[in-house]
Amino acid sequence: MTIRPGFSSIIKAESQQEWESALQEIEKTGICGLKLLSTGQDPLSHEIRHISIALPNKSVYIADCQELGMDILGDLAGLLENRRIRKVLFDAKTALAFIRASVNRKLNACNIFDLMLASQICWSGYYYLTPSHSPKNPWKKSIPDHSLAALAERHLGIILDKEKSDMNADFAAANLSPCLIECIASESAVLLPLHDILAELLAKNDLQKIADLEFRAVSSLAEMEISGIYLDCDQAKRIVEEEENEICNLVWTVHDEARKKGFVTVSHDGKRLCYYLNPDRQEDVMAFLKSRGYGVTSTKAEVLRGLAAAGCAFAEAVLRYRYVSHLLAFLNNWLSHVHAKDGRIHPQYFQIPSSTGRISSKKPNAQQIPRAGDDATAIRRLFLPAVGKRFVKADFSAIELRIMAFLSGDRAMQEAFRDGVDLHRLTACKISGADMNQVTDQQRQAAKIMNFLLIYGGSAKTLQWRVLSDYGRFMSLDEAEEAKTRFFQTYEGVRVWQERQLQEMSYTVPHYFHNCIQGYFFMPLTCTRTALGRRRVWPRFGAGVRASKFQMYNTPCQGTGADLIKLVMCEVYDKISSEDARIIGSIHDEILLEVPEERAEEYARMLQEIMERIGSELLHPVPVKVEVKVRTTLAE
DNA sequence: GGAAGCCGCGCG
DNA sequence: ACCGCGCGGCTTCC
Repeated sequence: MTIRPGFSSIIKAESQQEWESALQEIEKTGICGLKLLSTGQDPLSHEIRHISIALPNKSVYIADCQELGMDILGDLAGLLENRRIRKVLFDAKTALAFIRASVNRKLNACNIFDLMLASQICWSGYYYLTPSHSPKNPWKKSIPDHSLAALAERHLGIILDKEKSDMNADFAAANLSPCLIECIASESAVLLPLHDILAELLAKNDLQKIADLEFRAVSSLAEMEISGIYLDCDQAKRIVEEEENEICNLVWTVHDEARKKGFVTVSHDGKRLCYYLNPDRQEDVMAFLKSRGYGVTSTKAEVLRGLAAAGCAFAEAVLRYRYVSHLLAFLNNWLSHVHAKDGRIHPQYFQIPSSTGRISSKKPNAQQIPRAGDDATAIRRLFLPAVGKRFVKADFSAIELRIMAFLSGDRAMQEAFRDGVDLHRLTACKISGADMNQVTDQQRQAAKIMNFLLIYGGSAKTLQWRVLSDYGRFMSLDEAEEAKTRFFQTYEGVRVWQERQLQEMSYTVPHYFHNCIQGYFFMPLTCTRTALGRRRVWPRFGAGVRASKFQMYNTPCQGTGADLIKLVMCEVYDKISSEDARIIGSIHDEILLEVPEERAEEYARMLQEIMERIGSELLHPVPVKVEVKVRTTLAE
């Protein structure tokens, strides 16, 4: 037994009895801090080795799973599912994934408090300005550190020994060294004090609802990571080969094209002499285009598309090169992440790194599977459900517009949705003055762009540019201005809402923070809120740095969308997810399930019902519609 | 040789 | 003067 600040005693549970008395004590106190030590990072191939439990009386229990037998993992699962006991963790998603993998069944975890998520929620959007050494942008935004060590230091003034607590340390070693034990105990001991502070902070900022939502959503994110998704690797490799061929040819085409026109690509950067035009290098591409008399200042796709339309074969080849090389990179990235255990790919999901509240994904990014183009369809066909399973895909239809209708309370929009009117068509008809059923496809396309652009503060100029680059249709600036004016006449409520958001930009609300020196304190900050009360704040440094009006328009919409999909994920996890029906993807406004073939239609209906009900509740009185499909690949 | 900035891309 | 994300490639700086 060692005495240290932070914890009063370390108790090594060495017998079943001691472990059980620990469980009984938790039952009495109703709250505990929980920390797992595993043999590695990956829930699929590594396992939990030690369990550390902190109690309010500052004692820390440490149990060795190998010593006490794997049964205690079952007890652990039971603890997580016990609604009377609050479990305080740091990075609950990883812990849940490990526990789920080790007991090999679905967990109905509840009453979880994740310190990492709590901290991220409280600081959402906040950033510091740090000097950067770039001359162009002298200040760099950096977001607060939400690691456990950072939280302990910020709120408690306790410096945790980072080196030793690093997860990479050989926890697999049979026995923990006394020094390591102490280190683990210190880490566990900060959990409960941090809980008290962050829970209070959530309350002060009226963020409890959001926190509860996020804590509940952890289970479904863990499930998505564990489930992963299957990719037909053999077929994927064949496509990679084909595309590598095409890339080679394209590079030659591009280069020949340039040669033929007399362009000698020799870039002298001091060290290197380059004889080939490198299509990956904007400088080369730009130089060639300039030499051909195209006065371009960027090599963006939209610019190149313009040139290609005017008959520039070179621009076309560069575009094709970029498209193919992107797809190639995509496939290679996914292929490099195939897991040896199950042959599936397990993207990582992050719950709130984004300031609006959206989920993001990495390694590989499951939220940017190619969609546009024929080759993209071929790639989507590589994603397959397991044998005997089907994909159920459901996506919210026109959700951003519905959210805007809800937030702004705009009458025309709300009525249109209530009556089931196609909003793009309605906009087209209001702009052109045509009758609802006379609207041409072209008009509807332009209206679609308007709907998405103008609600986020887009200008007539960008409207003109987008119509041109997306549909190759020229629209005069006057025409675009006129359309914009009519748009805001039609949706007066949206205009008023935008004005209010603009004013909010200069108003401030008190937002609470905490640190170990000042205790609780507030700062007056710019702040937006979503339908569920999620906040994004902007710090105010002197005069210059503030939210942009675009962010003020966009954040409540995107954030409400995030609230909605997370509400859905929670309910889907509770009501649908089972051993063989799983949620395997969540792409902003879309949910992807993998379910047994014979019950696919049934699950599809359940999913649709859940999404429409929860959506319509959140956005009341705006109804929410969901399109749901049963598929044998990811392609449409 | 690695970190960081920038551009361009594509998902929503 | 359109928001959010991550990624790959190139360049520059240390």
